[in-house]
Amino acid sequence: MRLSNLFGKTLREVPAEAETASHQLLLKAGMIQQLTAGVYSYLPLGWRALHKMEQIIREEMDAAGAQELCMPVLQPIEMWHESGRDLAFGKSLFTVTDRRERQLVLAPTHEEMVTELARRYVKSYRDLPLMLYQIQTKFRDEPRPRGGLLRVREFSMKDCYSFDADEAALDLSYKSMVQAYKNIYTRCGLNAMLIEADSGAIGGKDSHEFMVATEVGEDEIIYCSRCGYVANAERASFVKMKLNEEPLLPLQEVATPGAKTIEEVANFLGVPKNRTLKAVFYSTDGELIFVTIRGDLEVNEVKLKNALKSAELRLANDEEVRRSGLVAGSASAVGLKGIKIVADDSITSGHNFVVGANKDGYHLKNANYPRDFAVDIITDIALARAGYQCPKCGSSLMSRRGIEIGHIFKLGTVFSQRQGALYIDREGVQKPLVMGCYGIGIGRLLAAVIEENHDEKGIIWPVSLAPYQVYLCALGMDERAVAEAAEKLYTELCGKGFELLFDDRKESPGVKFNDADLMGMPVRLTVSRRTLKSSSAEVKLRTGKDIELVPLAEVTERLRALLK
RNA sequence: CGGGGUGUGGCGCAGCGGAUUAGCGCGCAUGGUUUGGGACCAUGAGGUCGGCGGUUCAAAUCCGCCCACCCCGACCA
Repeated sequence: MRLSNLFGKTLREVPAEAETASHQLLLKAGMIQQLTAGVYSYLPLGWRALHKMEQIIREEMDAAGAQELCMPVLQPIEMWHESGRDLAFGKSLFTVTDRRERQLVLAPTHEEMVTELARRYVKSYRDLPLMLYQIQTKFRDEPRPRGGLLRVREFSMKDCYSFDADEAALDLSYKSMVQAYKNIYTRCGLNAMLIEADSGAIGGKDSHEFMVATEVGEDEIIYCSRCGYVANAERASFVKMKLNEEPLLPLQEVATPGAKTIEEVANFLGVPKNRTLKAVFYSTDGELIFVTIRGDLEVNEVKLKNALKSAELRLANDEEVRRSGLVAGSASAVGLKGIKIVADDSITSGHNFVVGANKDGYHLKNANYPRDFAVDIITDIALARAGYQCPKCGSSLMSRRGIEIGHIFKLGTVFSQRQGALYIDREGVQKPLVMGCYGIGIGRLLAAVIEENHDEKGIIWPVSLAPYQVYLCALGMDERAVAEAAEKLYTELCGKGFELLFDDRKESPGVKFNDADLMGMPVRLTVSRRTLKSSSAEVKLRTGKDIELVPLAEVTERLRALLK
């Protein structure tokens, strides 16, 4: 490709809205162009990189035994009513109306669709195991697109689905996918970690995410450097230290004028925060929920949502709290009636807690569960933090941010049961298919690769993803000898199967070198009057500083060795 | 949706206590001089100042409403 013909220009200055490195560089190098929030065009250079990534994914999926197909993006909304996931996705679901006033959704994912296909074609255990995948555009009306390609509303995703006869077979499929994913990330030049995850709106039970650790990531990863425990903060657990055993004391009301927050109450009464119980009010699917947790801990809303099995969860507003008769700042479960109460199991980690008196300006000392109050659900709903104790080995947990570049789930029989995707086993018994699903966001992965592979000058593509392998940089194109030598190299090398981006522009050396660094092809090959004096071209790797003068006759060989 | 911010040629910005033809740098076009790390000179094209309404003799500038985009939280590949 001649740079003089390439569609897309490099920018000298980065558009102000870009903050993350990948976003800035993709724009600056002329690889993407934003249309509206979370919607981008891929320009030729970006598109080529994306294609290479897709190809790697295809190869690994195929190697794992998955078969590629393509399923519709446009789906009747009834399909989503039936599965109930129109509610789970809520406002994130894009819908359109056709000329007959029928509602259709622009699919955010394809579990329903693929289950439907499996229902029609899989009849016997002889058809199993089966893995199907596609690379397809997904639509999700995200509340907040961000970070360029990191989080968008229209995006290409590789989604794969496995069908097995039983849990044991699913485990095998799952394992083979884990391996395929690891291969993919390695080939893309990424160091990905596999962590325990929450399964979110997709449903199902076991779930893992692949993460790339970086500050610009949206997720918090909780990990233990001693035993290797790693989990998304949404899901991470920890040891809630037991307080000292002590005899239960009688409930006692105390005046706490002006003290409303846990901090204030604890200070006022001179007790540590972990000797108090905090009250938090949530609204879920129209119902008010009273949540209580030890005063030094925070509520993990994902865990809470899972415990409640609710589709929507948010903090209750003042009006809702007032209407339900709760006294914000002095609320507790003691004596509370007619409201669903969810407690974190930390309320059993000690005795004689300070709690609200449900009376403005008063608290109670020595509250004990279950002596003084009842709860509807008691489970782990606490947010893990750095510094807390590892649930596996007890040492101190750490935290860092990460980008989710892949998510895999053991779905089990949730979808197959609901949609009647059944097969007949060896004994002639009809059973639901046991499913798994496995997703990779392609654009996001590309962004993650750039986040991990760049310097102050630009992108540093791994050979596997670089839009072109070689940046042929001709300095002084209006000199006949240079132009001829460069043209000759270009033609010959292209003929030998190398992918070249030929900078044939009449630009100064500075411009060319800077663009070469910005676009980040692995090898820069320079031809100029200077190099031609010794019938050579200059070879420089994007990853290094060294410049090597290679005789023209040996360039092919040298490139072969470098790009292997 | 809550909080914060920004909207002025393709990109980055200035102008915003009201006053002729709305500036600057980059980029773009033409001509010339340059050519090993973002060259220089000359000429030129390109703007509903986010939109609508209001105040005023006069609005990019003041007021109101709306919209878009970005950042922080709830969602996810």
